[in-house]
Amino acid sequence: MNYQFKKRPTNIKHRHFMQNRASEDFMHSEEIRNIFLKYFEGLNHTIVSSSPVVPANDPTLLFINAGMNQFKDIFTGEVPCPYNPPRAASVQKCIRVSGKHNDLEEVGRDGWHHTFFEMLGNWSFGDYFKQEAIIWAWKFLTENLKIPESRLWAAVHESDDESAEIWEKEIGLPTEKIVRCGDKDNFWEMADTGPCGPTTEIHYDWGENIDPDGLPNSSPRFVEVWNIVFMQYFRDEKGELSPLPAKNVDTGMGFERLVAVMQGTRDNYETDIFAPITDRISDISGYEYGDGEDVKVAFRVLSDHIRALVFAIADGAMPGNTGRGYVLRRILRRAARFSRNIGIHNPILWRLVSPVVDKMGNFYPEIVERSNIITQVIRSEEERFGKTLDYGIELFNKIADKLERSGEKTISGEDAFKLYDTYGFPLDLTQLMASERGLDVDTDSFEKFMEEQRRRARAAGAFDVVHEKKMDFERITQGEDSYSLCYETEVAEAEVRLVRRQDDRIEIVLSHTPFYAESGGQVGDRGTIKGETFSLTVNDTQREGEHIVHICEDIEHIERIISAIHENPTVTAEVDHERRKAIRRNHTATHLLHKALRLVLGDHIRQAGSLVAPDRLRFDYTHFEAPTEAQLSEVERIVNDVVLKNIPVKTEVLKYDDAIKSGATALFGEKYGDVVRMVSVGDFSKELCGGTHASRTGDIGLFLIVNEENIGSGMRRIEAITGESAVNYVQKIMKNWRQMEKQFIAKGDEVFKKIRQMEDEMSKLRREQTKLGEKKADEIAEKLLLEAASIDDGKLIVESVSISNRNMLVDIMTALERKFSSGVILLGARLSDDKVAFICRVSPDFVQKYGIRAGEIVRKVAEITGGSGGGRPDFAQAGGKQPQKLNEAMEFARKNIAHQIAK
RNA sequence: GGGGCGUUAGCUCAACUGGGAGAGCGCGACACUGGCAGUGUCGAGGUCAGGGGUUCGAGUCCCCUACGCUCCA
Repeated sequence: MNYQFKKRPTNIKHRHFMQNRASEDFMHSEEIRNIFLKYFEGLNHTIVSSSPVVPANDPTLLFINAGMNQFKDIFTGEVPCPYNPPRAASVQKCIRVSGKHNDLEEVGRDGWHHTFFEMLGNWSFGDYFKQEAIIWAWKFLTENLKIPESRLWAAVHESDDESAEIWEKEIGLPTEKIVRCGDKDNFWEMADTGPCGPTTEIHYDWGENIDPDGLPNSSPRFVEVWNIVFMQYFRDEKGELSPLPAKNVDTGMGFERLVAVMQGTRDNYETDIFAPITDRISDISGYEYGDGEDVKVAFRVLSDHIRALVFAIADGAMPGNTGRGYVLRRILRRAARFSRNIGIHNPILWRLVSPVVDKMGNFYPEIVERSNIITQVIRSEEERFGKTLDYGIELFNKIADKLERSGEKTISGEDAFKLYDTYGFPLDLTQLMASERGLDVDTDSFEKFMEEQRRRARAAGAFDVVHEKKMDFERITQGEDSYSLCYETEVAEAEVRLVRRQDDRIEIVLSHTPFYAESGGQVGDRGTIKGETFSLTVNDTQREGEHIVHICEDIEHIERIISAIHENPTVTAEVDHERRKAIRRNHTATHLLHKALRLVLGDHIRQAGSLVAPDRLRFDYTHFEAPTEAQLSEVERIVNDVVLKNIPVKTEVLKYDDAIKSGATALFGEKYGDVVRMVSVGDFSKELCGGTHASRTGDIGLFLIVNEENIGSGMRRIEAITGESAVNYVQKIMKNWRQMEKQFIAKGDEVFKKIRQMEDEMSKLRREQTKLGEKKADEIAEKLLLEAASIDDGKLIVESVSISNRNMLVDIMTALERKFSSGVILLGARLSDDKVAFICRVSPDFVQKYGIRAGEIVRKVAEITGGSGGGRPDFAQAGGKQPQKLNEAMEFARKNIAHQIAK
């Protein structure tokens, strides 16, 4: 069986509001968010807006996955609480893709797993505690949302009598509806050590008819609505608890669940949150959400994943092949895969962006603002995956067919790896498709190939590591070292602190130095270090821990130099000024390029690597497709425009937070200290950067993009040049161009016209020549037929013909065949390059009757002329190198064939 | 940085171990049909990405370059 997808139903049902979808007089999701925030605002909470789902400052966290993430630093005490009174509430967008309860593969199988979801939460930072938290939560649910008290239960930690008492005495909840649970359900901790404490939860009861004896936290009859965490202890390394001086409250209420409860459905996907999305999927697919379990799963996967994608991309994540980007890619691909289960083979996700934006844009304006780019990114990634998928499916079928023919049951790790490695076909998909055909996949072997691939990649990267076995430095003078003067001066007097030698290489650490050590993509400086009696050329400068190491290679008389240093360690260190100037130019140009790219291509552009050398600059960035020529030239124009404005480049040292506040671009995933350098070019560009820069943009001179290429999926690279390099480049191009004009005898655009004319002329001539050749071939064939000897029941033609190229020989043969049924034809010719060519045709009946083989004939004649050849028994070609022997060869063949027939 | 794969007609792709560049769709003309849908016949359209090499002979093998897809680091 082939990998089959569900067919679109032929008679599409009349669309009606699904019966099991909540009735229309429900409270809408938008309203629930508002009531929640208003309620806590009324209780003196500061309303904090949702932070981006992509954490700005926490490389350890893939996505924001809880409402409290943005308050973490306040809870740990690293940052003082900015709210007065110290309480806050928010609706936080979250994404969870891994963890015990959030495996991506679980999403869609039921009505409550999500990758993207919203969390309602209120927090107390050492302010109110159990009493208020519980009462407010209860009142919100029962009074503001009017959930019947009879439906609500509470769970508390087995040790937490305080909370239980509040539930019983203050709320008046019957004791049998206050359930005590263990650590698993009702104790919270951030990590093995640190703040922790008991929790209490409010559960919604769907009714006895589901499970008469069920209890919260153990029966599907209940859904946990609100989780309230009381941070009251601190756990130390020994595992012992001590009370915290300031007790905090952290609460979280799953928005989708709450809305489902309010709208009377147990399936989150049946709430008004998802309705516009599932409706759109219905419009596109022709299926309804209720059309069977598989259809339901597909609808859920699509409508969940599109929300995650929209929000992640809006906050700056891009599908890619590492980290966060890879997660996005997996989410998108999973959705695309499931869309095939409802008969959709074309990109669909991008068409689901607008229902998400329409539904949630009012609360989250960022998705409205960026809806175009979101749509573009998703569409392009989807289209690419569609191709990958179709191609992969085809290949998979070939592999599976072959397997089935041979009766095997296991797809080899090699095949699975090839699908993955070469075509990006996910292993889980291979497994899925295999299981549908009753096959399995050798995953152990797959892993071995994977490991081999990793090994190769590591081995290739380890080339430089061979040099790594560093010797110890020899100390020359005492004191601090490597004080950097690279921003202030390019020449300075200093003392040699440390020296290390290795073969003909000396490495020196100075007390202070104007040299810039390679960092942030900017290459290390070159220059000279001069002592009283010696002068060293510095080839490179590298950072090694806290040391700035000046590397001098190919040095003669190392002994003498080292003893001279011992004698007088005072030196003058001088950077190669011209080279540094070129580097500074290119570094500033890199910032301008970065900004210009964002202006032209969009804010999703992220720097993914950079090289700043004196002769060129290289900038890697994230983008989902090749920029057009027009876009690149616009980028180039913008940069040159800023150059012409000759804006001063300003460098300031300031606090990280202040820099970010003033709008500086920080590199993604890069760790910064508290104090950073900010390089700004007027209002045009602000970037955190430790490199050296031109003093005014005018120093850059001409900026030219010389190359743009793809370096991996979702990643692109631009190479550009500035200053002198750019001038040299233009001069060279101009010189070539003038030469071209001269050669084509044309000016400007005329050259292209001329080339086009010549191309047309060429192809016309080529056609004419072919026709002439065919005509001549016909004539020759005609003549040969007349002269052909009749033998037995066929004809024998063994002739040399006077033609100049090999193709004509084939043409003659084709012409002869039209009028020739039975016999042997051997043609020989002396070609224009003074080589010999043969072609031979033996009709099948002659092959049978006389055992004459075309291949053998041509091989023999070709041997005579010093060549070789071969082919099938009925048709063969050959060639030789000695034209003077052509006649001899033909004579030999004639005799030989006649002889064989006579036999 | 290191691998794998691809680039053939306007489009989608074939062409086995080197031996006559093809199919489907699209395009043009003609014919059949009351009209349309359609069917049939004929035809135009190719520097097999570019360059070099091996070979009597390269779309096919080797090397380089360009562009794209993909995996690993």
